[in-house]
Amino acid sequence: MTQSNSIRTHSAGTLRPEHDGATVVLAGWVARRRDHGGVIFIDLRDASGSVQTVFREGEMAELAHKLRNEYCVQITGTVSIRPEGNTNPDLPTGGIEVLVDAVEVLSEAGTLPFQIDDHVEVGEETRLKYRYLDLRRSGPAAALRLRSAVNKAARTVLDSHDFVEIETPTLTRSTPEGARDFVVPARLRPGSWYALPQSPQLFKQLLMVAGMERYYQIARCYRDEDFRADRQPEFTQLDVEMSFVTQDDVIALAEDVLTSIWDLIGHKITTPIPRITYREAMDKYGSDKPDLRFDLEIGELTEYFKDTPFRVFQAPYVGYVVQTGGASTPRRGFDAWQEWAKQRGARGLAYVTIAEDGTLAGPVARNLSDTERDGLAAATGAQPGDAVFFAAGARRASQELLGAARGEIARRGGLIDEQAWSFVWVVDAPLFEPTGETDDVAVGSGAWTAVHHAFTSPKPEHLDTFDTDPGSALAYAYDIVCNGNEIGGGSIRIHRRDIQERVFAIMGLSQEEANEKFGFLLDAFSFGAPPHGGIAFGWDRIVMLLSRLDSIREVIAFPKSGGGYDPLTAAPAPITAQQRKEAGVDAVPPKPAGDKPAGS
RNA sequence: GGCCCCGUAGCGCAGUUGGUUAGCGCGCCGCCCUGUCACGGCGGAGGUCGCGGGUUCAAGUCCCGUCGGGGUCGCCA
Repeated sequence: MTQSNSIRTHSAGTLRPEHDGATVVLAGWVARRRDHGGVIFIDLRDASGSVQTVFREGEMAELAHKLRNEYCVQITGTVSIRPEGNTNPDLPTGGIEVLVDAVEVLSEAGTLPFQIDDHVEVGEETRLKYRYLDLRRSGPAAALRLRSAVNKAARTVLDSHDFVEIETPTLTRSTPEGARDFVVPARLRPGSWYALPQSPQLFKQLLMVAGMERYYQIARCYRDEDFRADRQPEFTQLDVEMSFVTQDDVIALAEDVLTSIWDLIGHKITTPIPRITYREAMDKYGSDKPDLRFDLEIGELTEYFKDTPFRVFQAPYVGYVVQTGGASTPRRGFDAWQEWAKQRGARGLAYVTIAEDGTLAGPVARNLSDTERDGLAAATGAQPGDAVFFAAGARRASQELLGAARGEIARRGGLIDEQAWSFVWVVDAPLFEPTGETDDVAVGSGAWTAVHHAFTSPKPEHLDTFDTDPGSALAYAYDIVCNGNEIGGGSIRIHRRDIQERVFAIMGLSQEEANEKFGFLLDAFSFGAPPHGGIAFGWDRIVMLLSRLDSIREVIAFPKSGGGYDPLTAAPAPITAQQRKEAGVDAVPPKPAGDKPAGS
């Protein structure tokens, strides 16, 4: 890349032997200084890479001697093929060097809080406090550049499908997806508050009513919940919505987007991406976002143990997972498994070992009937030398425990191919789940909540029955899962007012409440709303996966640390009394007549 | 909110059953060095051991509390 502005003529990392003899002006940072007295090498780094510059004896050497790491400098010199034997094949610019004629310090640098060096490990707290220095390092910088490329790839695909990129408000009434809202005081209406959107869900549906037909947005979303490595209080979704489409249409579009994104790192996604039902995912993998990089499955033995004398297995569900070679685990290893299970809220993790001669051992084995013992290996497919883990109790909770055990077994056993990319769609999730714990199957009338969100349509075959039998209704929804991470999810939406009202009713939302919170949506649905559906991708997670990193903080320019704290700006911070007053933070809202107690 | 791990020099870390002057690497500062490329050599500076309390003749080390960070479960798509 040749540049024509006056500060520099070339980018440092682009110089090659064919530039031999060229006079160049470079600008960048002092990456490293190798001072030999009479000759001094300075590695000059800019966004394109770095190049070795050479300062020879006399005035030039004296100048170079004073340069320090991360000084921002402009260098004028001549590109020269390196002397015989001095090339560095490890560097893209290793065939040449720049013989310096003039140097100007554009900006000095004090002693750095940490070294800008890919070989030096720095703690995350320090890195984030000086994120602008951290980003001078090649790894962190590459993550942000990849993110930019991912944005561009998605835009290109969506543009080619006639999508319209539309921005939606970030000061809004919240679109509840179940998380806590961030709220913003409204100065002009003291006592009233905006909420930052948890997602643009309702706006994109309104855009469908508006006839835009195909909308997308790289949208910032805000959720005031606790942190995880893959969660931040503000995060980004690629948000997509389409009119006059079926689930297959949305999935096909989504696969187009994913394919072009993974292309960026040289991986070809095989399409169509396989689909499994939610039920199958839970039954076989104990997770609604199964990691299919390894084949290990869990299995069910409820029927097998239906007459068991073992009290623990007299349960609505009994399942198992086999650990190949697990029988040799020492006793304290199994004790550790118990601790592991307890940490996940289970009472424990029952197990049986199968000795080389086929006899069963372990605390559980004694409690089984003879027939149960005899048939167990056949029923589970376990071989001599294996261990079988069991979970018994409520179906979903037990399956989730087994699913977690499945993952743990795979990790410990090295069954996971870290280079692999495994994609799967999980479809046909339940529309509702009981609001109480997932622990007990028995649920009275009333308390149901949407698994996906309140605007997800029931599958066509459940349209008539979803309110009489909420527990068995399936959602017209789909999640895309990559290596055990949910990286996107969407649904065909409700576009009819009457159905939306029935769904609200199941969730215990009265007509008045529905009108108060979502009246604008219900109104919109009464003016010829088209059938529509869409999907939202977890953009941070996707870039994290593509970068092979293990935290989304790594792919966010200025992420928050724990507790929502920004180590760089030290936000959040107190505000002045004057600001409080103006913002109306402390305003007491007038009590509306007939107000219900807060909460729910 | 529960549980686990961490906090020692600018950065990354070590520090024994509690025991003399708290170490190592990198960085930093000075000097030397004409072919290095994570250059090298010599010398030097740099520490409220997160904070508060307690036990003890003696605490970086043990106990209690607290703050900060990371992970995980709850929560959250």
